[in-house]
Amino acid sequence: MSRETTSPALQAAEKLCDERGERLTPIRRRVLELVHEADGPVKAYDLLETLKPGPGSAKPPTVYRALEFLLGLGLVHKVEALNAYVGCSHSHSCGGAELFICSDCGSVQECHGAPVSTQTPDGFIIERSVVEHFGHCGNCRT
Amino acid sequence: MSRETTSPALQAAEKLCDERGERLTPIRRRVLELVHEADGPVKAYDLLETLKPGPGSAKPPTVYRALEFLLGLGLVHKVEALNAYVGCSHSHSCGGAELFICSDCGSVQECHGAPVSTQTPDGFIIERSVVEHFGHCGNCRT
DNA sequence: TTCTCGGGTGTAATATTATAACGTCGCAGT
DNA sequence: ACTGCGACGTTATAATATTACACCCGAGAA
Repeated sequence: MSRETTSPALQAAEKLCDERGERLTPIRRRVLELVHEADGPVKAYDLLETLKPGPGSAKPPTVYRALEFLLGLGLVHKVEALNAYVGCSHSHSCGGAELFICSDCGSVQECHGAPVSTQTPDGFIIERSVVEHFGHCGNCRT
Repeated sequence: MSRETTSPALQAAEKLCDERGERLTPIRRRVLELVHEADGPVKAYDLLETLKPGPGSAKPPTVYRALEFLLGLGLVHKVEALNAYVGCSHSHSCGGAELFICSDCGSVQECHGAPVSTQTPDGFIIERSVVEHFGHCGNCRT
């Protein structure tokens, strides 16, 4: 799921930053790589551990800033129910995604397209939706 | 939204506990009341503050245990994206709800009924869904 | 009655997740 | 050079949540 020396995700990120006039700095790139290389959702403090082979560098704000940046670009999604982060599997910037998280193997699949509501209350205007499904993926059902 | 001396929510909770052979202890009842009395999602540590007029009592586990119990019975929902809790506005025990949270006034409306997915990945079996919409409610749109 | 067992709670400590505040550095534009 | 700004470093702390263990009390068995 992730072994190229320069992954498609990275290339897409470069492109997107270019378009938006944003800078994909080494730290941001590294965090993006780590999130994508992981098998499932990654915790911020796990990233932190991985980022600091040498002592001194990589404190929490470092990783949270990078994640915030990547979230803003839609390159990474936060799994709210897990306080964890997953790489966006689409090569474009996307708004909110619908996530399917396997409780057995931890894999995450993403869908797009309005999954929305059967019934929205009266005048409610939705700005942002969090949609996370937990269950068992096809592979993990014996 | 909550001013009876014995609210419908409380009565429903009594009934439900009865049916299930669970005990609605004073702490649990108090937490349920507080969650329902609040205008919007409540943080665990705010409950904690409210619960301890006198020093000494009410440590985090107290409130988390009560919340866990109430969540289990479906009397309270957790808003994952806020790390906060809301009272279930239905008088029955319900599975997951679809929540509409107004970013202006903080009010929460609940809908039930499969809001689910336009497209579920291949063999994925959903066990639990988190669906939270953030935006602006009818009242808050001038 | 006494025993014991389990659920609920009290308590202390600690783990985990996240942010605030402030300083520094380097670079783009003047 | 000077200035301003964005990214990052660093320290501290806030906010959220859990672990572990002790105690109490009430239900049912002995």
